[in-house]
Amino acid sequence: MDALSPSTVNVRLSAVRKMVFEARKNGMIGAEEAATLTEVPNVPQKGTRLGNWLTREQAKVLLAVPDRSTLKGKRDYVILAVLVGCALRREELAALDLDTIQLREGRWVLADLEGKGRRVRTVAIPVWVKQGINAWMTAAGVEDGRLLRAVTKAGKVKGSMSGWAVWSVVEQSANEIGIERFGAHDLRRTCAKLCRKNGGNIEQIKFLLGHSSIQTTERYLGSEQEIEIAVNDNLGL
DNA sequence: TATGCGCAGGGCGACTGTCG
DNA sequence: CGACAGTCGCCCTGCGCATA
Repeated sequence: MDALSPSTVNVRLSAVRKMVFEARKNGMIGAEEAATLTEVPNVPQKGTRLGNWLTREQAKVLLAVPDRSTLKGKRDYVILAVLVGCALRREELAALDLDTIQLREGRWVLADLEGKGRRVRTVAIPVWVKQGINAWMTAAGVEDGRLLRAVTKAGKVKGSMSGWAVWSVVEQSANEIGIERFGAHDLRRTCAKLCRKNGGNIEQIKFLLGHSSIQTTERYLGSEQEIEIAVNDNLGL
């Protein structure tokens, strides 16, 4: 029982509190009893681990893993490129519809992505990422609907891919270059880190990631920094 | 039979909102 | 501004299904 992490224990405590609160609101239990039941404090979370991310060189190596002469390789490259270039979440990428890819002010963007907490954002697509997308779409004959599709061993293109499959592609590609336990979210973190390292404005990085608070972005990146430049144009990839 | 993927479920880290 | 309670969704496993 005590093998569970503080995070899990706290989630459950939180659920109990809410249930007790409802019970008391509906007069099923008294105020005193409710107070007794909810006075158990959360388990303190000791130090947050920062997660994993790649250096620019590692990211380059990772992007070179898919064999882009094959159909599956073209798709896998799109997955890696969009994750590291646009910092999408796994599920956002899996669900990405071609309608989302739009031309705004003369450049390609992912328009009105709906992310965590229903927050809507628009993300610019770096040129090299768009090229990868074009190559995949042409080769696979994808013209509408989902951008990403399952590819059979025989090279046939199927309906769609789940977030799970996206994760699987990232995990396997990372494995090929000797990086263990590396998931889709780590590529999002990689993008943020590279943006900042190359002089990205933290306010812009906030928009890129779809954070509601600049504080979150700062925590994410370590510290504050004030510079200009167009963030994810400058990954140096 | 092997491959490639979907799907559900549970643990838990990442993120948000709020309060002192 | 730091700390904490609460929510969201990532990670991972096990299993089922279709196809080659």
